[in-house]
Amino acid sequence: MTRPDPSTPRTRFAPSPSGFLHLGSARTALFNWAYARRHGGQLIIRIEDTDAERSTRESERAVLEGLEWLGIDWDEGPLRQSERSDRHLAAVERLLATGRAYRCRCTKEELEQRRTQTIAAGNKWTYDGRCRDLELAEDCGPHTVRLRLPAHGELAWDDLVFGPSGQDASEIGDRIIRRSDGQPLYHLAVVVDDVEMGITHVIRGADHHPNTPLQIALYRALDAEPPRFAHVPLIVGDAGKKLSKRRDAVSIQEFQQQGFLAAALRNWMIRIGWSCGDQEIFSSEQICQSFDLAAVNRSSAQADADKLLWLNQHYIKELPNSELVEALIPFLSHEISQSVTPSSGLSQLVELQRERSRTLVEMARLSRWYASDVIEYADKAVQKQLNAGIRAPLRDLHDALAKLATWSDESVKSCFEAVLARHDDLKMGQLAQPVRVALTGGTVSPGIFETLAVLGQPRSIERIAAALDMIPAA
RNA sequence: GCUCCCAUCGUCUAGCGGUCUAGGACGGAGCCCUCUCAAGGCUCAAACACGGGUUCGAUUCCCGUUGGGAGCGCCA
Repeated sequence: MTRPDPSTPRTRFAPSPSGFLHLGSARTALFNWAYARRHGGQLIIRIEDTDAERSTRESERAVLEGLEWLGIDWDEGPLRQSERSDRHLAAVERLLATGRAYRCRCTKEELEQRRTQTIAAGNKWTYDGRCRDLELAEDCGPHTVRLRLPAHGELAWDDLVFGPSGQDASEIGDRIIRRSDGQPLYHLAVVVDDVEMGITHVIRGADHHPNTPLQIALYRALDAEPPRFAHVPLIVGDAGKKLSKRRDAVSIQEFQQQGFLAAALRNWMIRIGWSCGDQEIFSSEQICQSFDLAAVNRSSAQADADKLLWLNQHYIKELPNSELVEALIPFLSHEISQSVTPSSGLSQLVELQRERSRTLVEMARLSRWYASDVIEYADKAVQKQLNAGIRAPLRDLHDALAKLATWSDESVKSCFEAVLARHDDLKMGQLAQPVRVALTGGTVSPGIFETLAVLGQPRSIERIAAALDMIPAA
């Protein structure tokens, strides 16, 4: 076996394709990607689909699309573990031939019985070695294959995140590496694949930390040099409880549908469990420049949705106009159930809404008055703002606006000033709010002059006229 | 139950024995700006889990307690 060369790291992301790309997995992928990019190495994608019952091509595609959307690119793969079972089985045969593994005839039921007895007695269960020295042959009947572990000896490694780690071999016990149906087991498959793919750095969730001694034993049995391991802290839900798919473990696709930008999600994820001084904002390039496993924390972290919202608005504010328009269009189309196309008005609108929106969904909602002429009037706002007292000034404003030869922030503003001058005691706010309700149906919008300017003269006048008709008689 | 891991503001974190009256960010509160909502500016509240050591000196090192997490499959 070749010794991995850590100077050009090869990392891998090995999702099991059941369901969608999940937040915790995505962050693991991001860490692998960042590490590989930082050190000029490669990232390999390997689909761990050996559990045929739970794996589907559909979720494999969803996982890959999620990675692409996040801007995580890879250098090799996707390879499928299911297509490599001959390699895994060959490794088992090698171990059998060298006596590093042996056949075991203990049945599931027998094992279960002995296990519960041991645990009931307050001891930790490890395989008791009943078949260990029986030297069972191929024709011994239904059997599994177990890895033969030394009775004692440290299975230790220096974790890039957790530091010196390890367990004694006696704590692990001889574990099954091939099922009685002839299929290889996860740990064996992973190790064989990582060896044959030349993986130098295994960066994965901390839930695998306790599995690592077994895998180290497997590397040794296969005469392979173990890679460097880095276990990254888990992301937990509210109250520090395990992230539950049902409750809070939102898939990457869901974040996308909720109107989050990939840049924001990336920035958010990279900062969960990792920091770089006081820096909060990280572009893709900055992630690749500064990511460092040594600075990764050891304690599990809660994902803070408010921070994501803040980051998302930050990136919305920074996105170039054309990209923001493009990003918004699907959300806006969905909002008004009608297809929307780019326009100069939409470009202007987006400039007004970007600092008012934390997500694209929110931006679409705030922009529906522009995209559609079907106004959703808020009853409370109509009642309060469109009252008899405003009829005369509003009529006055309507007429002035109708006569305008040029339509702009400035010309519209001059109309307001003229109306205000003609009506004693009328304040800007008292006029602007009714106009806002007339234009948008509600009390929230960009500045009133900007709103009018973007909407355009015909639509604005039409809406003010409609509002005038809604004012009840005094 | 057993093994292992973790522990700074509500949250993400800085801190790697004295620079800590513990810094930043999100969130919260207040003020300013203001035609609404935002954005922006300024200010404030908010943490070293607890108990023992070690040391001239512990947020930082060690031990214990408590709390939390992970693992203990012929799942991945």
